[in-house]
Amino acid sequence: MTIVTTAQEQRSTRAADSEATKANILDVARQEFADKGLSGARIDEIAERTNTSKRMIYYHFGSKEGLYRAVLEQAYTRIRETETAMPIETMGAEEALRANVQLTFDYHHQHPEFVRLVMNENIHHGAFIKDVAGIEQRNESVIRVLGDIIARGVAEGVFRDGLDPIDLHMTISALCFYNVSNRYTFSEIFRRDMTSPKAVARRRDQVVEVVLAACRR
Amino acid sequence: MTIVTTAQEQRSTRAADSEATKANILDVARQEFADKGLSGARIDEIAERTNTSKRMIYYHFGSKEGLYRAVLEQAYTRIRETETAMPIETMGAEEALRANVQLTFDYHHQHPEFVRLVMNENIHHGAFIKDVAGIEQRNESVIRVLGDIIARGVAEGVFRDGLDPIDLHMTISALCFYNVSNRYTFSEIFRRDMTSPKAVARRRDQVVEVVLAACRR
Amino acid sequence: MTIVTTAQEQRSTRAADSEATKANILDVARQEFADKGLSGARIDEIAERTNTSKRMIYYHFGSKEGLYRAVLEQAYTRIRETETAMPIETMGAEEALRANVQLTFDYHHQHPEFVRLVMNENIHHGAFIKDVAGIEQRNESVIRVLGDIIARGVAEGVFRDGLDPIDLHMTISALCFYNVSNRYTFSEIFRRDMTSPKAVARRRDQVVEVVLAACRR
Amino acid sequence: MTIVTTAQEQRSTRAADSEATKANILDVARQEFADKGLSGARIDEIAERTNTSKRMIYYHFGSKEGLYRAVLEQAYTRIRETETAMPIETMGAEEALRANVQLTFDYHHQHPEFVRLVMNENIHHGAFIKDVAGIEQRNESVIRVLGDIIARGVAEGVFRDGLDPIDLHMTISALCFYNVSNRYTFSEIFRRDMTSPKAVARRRDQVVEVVLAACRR
DNA sequence: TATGAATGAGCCTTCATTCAT
DNA sequence: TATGAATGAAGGCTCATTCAT
Repeated sequence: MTIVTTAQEQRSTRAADSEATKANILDVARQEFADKGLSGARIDEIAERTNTSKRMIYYHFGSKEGLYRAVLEQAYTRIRETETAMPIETMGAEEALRANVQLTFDYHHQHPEFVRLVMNENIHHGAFIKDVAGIEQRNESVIRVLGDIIARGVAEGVFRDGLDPIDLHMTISALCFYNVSNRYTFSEIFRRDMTSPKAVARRRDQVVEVVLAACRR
Repeated sequence: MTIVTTAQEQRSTRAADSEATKANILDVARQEFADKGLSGARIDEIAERTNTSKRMIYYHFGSKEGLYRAVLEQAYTRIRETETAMPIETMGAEEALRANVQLTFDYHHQHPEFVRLVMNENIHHGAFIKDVAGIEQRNESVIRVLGDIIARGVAEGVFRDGLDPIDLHMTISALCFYNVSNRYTFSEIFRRDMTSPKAVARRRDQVVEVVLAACRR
Repeated sequence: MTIVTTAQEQRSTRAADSEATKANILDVARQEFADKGLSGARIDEIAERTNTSKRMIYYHFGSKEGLYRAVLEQAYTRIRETETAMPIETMGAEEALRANVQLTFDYHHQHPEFVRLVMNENIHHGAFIKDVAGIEQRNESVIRVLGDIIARGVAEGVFRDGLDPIDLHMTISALCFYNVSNRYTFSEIFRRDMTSPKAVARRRDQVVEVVLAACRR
Repeated sequence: MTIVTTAQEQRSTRAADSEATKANILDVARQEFADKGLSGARIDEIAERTNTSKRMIYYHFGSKEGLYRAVLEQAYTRIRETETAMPIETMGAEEALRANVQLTFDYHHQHPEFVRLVMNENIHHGAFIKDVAGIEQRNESVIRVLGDIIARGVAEGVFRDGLDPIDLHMTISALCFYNVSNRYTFSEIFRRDMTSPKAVARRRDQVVEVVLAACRR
């Protein structure tokens, strides 16, 4: 048998390798930055846990900050993809809002690195998120979806008037975010389990109820 | 004129100076740690902004971590002093809860360094808060106060049954904390002003309403 | 229409391309080395400003030092070609010397990169000029020309006895070289313009007069 | 015997140590920078040849550039001290000029590192000399001395009119500088010894004669 | 001949901490 | 108690060069 590889294919293989290298670096970096922050993370340590070398990090991302930026961008891209992937057209307003809150809650819970990255970015006064391409567009989907739900709820007579989708999103986000972000201090101070499946499910229900109560007329 | 100072006076003067020095160091350190985090803050920079020298930091606090710990402890001591300083015995349950939420909201807003310190501590997986003396006792006052309010609200027939004071505190805390902690990313992504007096007052009212709605029967 | 290219043509085209590529690399490299020195110049930067890639630099010149060597060789080849291109047989000795000095002065002024490359080579203790093929032959033309002028001047009775052509060249070279090489420090320290056409013309006349005065009997 | 050391003395001893440390670093750095240039010199190598550590270089001089700047400043301070230390009041104009040229020639010859540092600074387009404090004042002494000599020579009827002290200094400087700066390339190309005592003395006389010839009426 | 990806050695710089006085 | 000097370990980053295709 003869394997024939065209130049085209070869190039794409190389490119794929390159992409794999970058993806691998990003994976490791995300964990490190989420765990220790921008200044706490060590390039050497990231490189060591990578399939490649420290030099490659600089080749692909230019600097520690460049890598951090790329990690941040990827994190926001991923959450957006999740949020817009939910079909809520067929649900009633309450059911749709419930699903939306649950999805948000679950995403935060399943992606604590995302939560921690966002915390870090706020520690840095949002210095890097401004450079993340297309970050403003993120609001569109969120606002549109919540706006739809609100409109339907008002039409159905179950939600009160005057609800603003961004305000509502802030409420949802705060309740879901805090549960992950402040986990360590809160559980320590109040001696309350916040990570067991049971505790998480309980809080999940509470958050849903708080949001719904805030919308009901 | 001759100024005569006894050894006693000198000692107490020195002690006072010593306390003043420590307080000065803590002030500067709090700002630096809140601004840049544990790993981002620089001992040299803290020392420079201080009235004394770097040596004094090590003399009084032992290490960078020791200083961070002291800052954290002071921050939690202060918020506790504030929280317990509110007389709510004479109010109705709703009014009392409203006052409690407002106080919490305002404290977070007026003390962003506290919020940032707590964020940081969570970045570090709560590694230092465990060492802070008497941190568990903090819950007592909070729980007691909220427990009272809940009990009164239920007795008055305005709150629903089954409310847990810690759950309620978590809800209040999340809504108040997020507004400060995620200020940079949220305002950037959703292009929403979160710092003007008007915006803050508006959100404050919303938070109060969300919490009340969650408690009403 | 079909374009038919013979193998012969292709080869010579490729050879021409190859020469053009090398020339292009040398052009860029000369500027970079002259501007920043051997250790200050960056292969990456040279490659970027080139029409080709970094790989070609190594293909054609082997190493950074090889490229530097080639640049140096080209620079010395060029100045020799200029120097020997002046017809002075028909002039009187003074006129010929004047012309020689002016030519030397102008060349230095018009080729500051040459001056800077030579400075650099001296910084490196002349480590590379030894490898430049045929560098010793350079003296021949210079010595011959100046030797002729001196002999004629002595015969004409206008120049004094005992003038050595190499000594004389050193004097001329020093006066012409310094004006370009030490331009930055001298003009800064003595606040004197050394680059305006007027200042250059003035200094040129002075240099000519100094050299002539040194030769006159 | 009891050795009593006052706090004052102790402090000055420490200060002296500090000054010695700085002087030691400067000595080594001067050699390295003169030998290899700013980009060619290695901080590690400088530190190794020093009595102290690499860290101390940064403590005292802040950065590689800061160290280079300090070296440059010291070099210019030293040559100024030499130049102004010559008594020429009692000499005739020719004798004084001769002495001045000889002094300049000798200084360059005895301090090749100075020459090489200046070459380097010009490679860097004089980027650092601007920061050297009091660099403009250097001209004063040089101009004053040469101006005096010229005035006396004109009064004595031995020098021609119209001589400018800065122009004259440039001529002297060029002739003295080149002999050291271009030593490697010139001696290689023209196969001429430029470092033996005999060759140096011979050139020294020539330079003196060239300068005098340029001034005589 | 041409190109993007990769590499290892080494370079400049920083940091928390300690010492001598 | 106070201060400037000193330190070692490590951190971020760069460079000339080579490899795979």
